[in-house]
Amino acid sequence: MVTTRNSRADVVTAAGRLFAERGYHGTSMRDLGKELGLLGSSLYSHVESKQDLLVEVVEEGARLFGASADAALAQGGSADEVLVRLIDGHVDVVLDNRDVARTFLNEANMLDDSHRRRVLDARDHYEETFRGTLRAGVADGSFRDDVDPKTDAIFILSVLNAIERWFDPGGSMSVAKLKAELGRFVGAALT
Amino acid sequence: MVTTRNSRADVVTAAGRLFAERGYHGTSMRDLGKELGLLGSSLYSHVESKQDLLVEVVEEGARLFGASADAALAQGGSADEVLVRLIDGHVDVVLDNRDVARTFLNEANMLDDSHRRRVLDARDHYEETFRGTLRAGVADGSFRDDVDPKTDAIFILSVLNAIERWFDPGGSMSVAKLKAELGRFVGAALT
DNA sequence: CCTATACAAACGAACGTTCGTTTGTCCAGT
DNA sequence: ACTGGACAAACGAACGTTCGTTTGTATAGG
Repeated sequence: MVTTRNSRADVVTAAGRLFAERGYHGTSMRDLGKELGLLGSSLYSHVESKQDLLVEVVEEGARLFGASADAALAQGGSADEVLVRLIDGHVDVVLDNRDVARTFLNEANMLDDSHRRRVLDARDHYEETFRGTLRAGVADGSFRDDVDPKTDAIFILSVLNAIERWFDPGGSMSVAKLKAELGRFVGAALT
Repeated sequence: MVTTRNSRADVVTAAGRLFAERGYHGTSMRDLGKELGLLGSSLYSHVESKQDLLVEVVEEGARLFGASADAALAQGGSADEVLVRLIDGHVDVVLDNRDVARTFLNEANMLDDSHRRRVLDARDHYEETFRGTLRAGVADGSFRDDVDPKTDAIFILSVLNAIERWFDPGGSMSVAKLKAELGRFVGAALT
């Protein structure tokens, strides 16, 4: 036998893929059904609404990035060690969960107000991890004293969040090389 | 009298605003009509199709960025002078034409294949301006020799393209300050 | 100066299609 | 036997678009 029945997780995964590729409003329930070999209506055996699927995907993204930041902080070490772990962790989250990350980054403002608020709060908390690390590094002298933690956290995250838009995991640049280039660029900017 | 009749340009401008805010697929012709105090059907006095509007907005974006790069190159000067002009010009384009820039950056892949191809080519040509400037700066020693023009052009453009996502023109950071921070960050990364 | 003509802008109704979703039924696996 | 997954049909609403018509305004001819 080649086909299995689908689980709710299968539906959410496929939704992440299509939302990442075509956007939330560019994806219909019938599109999503086709992706799974189902009718659009059959998805309602697994899920309560289309919006529900977006919530699930985006919140998984928030959870993944949050967990990555927590792990980077938990290990301790100097500011630049923590920062490297934050960067590498971010890259891993994006590349290991590309569709979820893309949907998280690009489709979060298609959420209804209450869910969007929660996701933006989580995003701000994640950004604060970067800000705090930059602040610590400036305070202990490992980063230049003209580094502005608030602004530079945004700049660094801008570079990291754009990775999904151009990096090709099957291309000529390896993930290790990507991380090395990021470390060099950000390191040079801060020290 | 308070109301005037609308021109095609008015429709395109409003389309840019809604496409930037809600995305192409998140904007209906009736939404767009309401924005102008019209019925959705009335828009077809000005425009041939919805896709037509997207083409117009996105291609204006491509034109604006292209013109900015041409201007930055035309003045000549050292690599870092050119780069500063490229950065400042990019910021000006984004902030003076926010809706067009946002639509250009986020909705270009909603275009049909032929139009998308042309826009991606223009985008690549714009990026090449940055790559070339970095290459020149490495060659003449004004930038560090571990700078990778291809990768660093992407990094710099990632920072620039993200500006529309967080910068608030009415907020506490002035445009001059934004440009200064960008110059500092990128300058430190490259030298 | 008036008036007929031309034209662009907008209307309102309707087209066929697709949307998200609901319903009832059936079948396969436990 | 029960139950969860899927089907097939259908719902009302909204979609992009077309149509014939009306409105307002500018212009050219008498």
